[in-house]
Amino acid sequence: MATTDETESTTPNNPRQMLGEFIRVQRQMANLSLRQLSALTEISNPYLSQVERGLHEPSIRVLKSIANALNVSSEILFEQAGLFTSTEDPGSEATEAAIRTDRRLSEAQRHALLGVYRSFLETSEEGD
Amino acid sequence: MATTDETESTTPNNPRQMLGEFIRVQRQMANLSLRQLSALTEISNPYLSQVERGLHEPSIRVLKSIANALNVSSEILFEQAGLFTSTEDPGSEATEAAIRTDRRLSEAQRHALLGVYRSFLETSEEGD
DNA sequence: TCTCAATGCTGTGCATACCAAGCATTTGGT
DNA sequence: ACCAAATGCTTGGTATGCACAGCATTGAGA
Repeated sequence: MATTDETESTTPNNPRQMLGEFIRVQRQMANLSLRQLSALTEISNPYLSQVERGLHEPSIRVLKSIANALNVSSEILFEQAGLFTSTEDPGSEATEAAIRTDRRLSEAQRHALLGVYRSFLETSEEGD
Repeated sequence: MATTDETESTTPNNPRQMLGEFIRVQRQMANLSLRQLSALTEISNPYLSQVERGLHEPSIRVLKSIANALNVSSEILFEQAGLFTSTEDPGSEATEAAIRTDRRLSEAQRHALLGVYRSFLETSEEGD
């Protein structure tokens, strides 16, 4: 069982595994055992264990509960769950659209925020 | 049989029903039948029907597919699904969600952009 | 009238999310 | 050494997501 060994890769390709590992790291950083997290989330510890090992795709309710217990914003968890990355248009103008339609900002503020956003895009990746 | 009637309320309290009605409205605005949406999403039309009527809580994969087919940003769908209402304040945070999930930004850039955005909110409207 | 296509909805069944109980290993106290 | 408690994991069962086939209704055209 040595040669065909399947030790966990440090960067799992499977989005389920990525999500699970992310949750496990967050839990360990919070110094919580599986049972403690189970008590906080009201989700059974065996299932949490399986989720962390990428054996199951947790439901929205479970993800929300975990995010809440670990004080991780839900969006980040869903991002880790591969929610926004696959079928969505990846060059998304979602951020621009959100800024433009944000009624809490004045027009000048929208303009400024878009400027900052676009400058970030240029500095980070130029080729697209 | 009239008094104990249970006609659907115009503003359903159940988050499942809210999500379902939101999806139904979006589908009808796109002039799509259940079967057409079914073809786009590769999700059976009976199940779509049940989701729209709030009889089931769709999985992440289904939600993502629906959002994609209806050209609705996933974040908005999840907000409708009552996803972000736990740890964060449930206001109009579409912009924050968009920034947070923007894969073209680094984490530092996201943080910075959120900082700018929040500072704008404070200066423009304080009492809401 | 009848027909036929398109709509949304109902049943039945399989796959999977999720839980309760218990096992294997480690750690620390006596 | 023994025991007790805590850790993560395995097993078997139940609830629910989801699909396939088909029903009921409506509307257009012959």
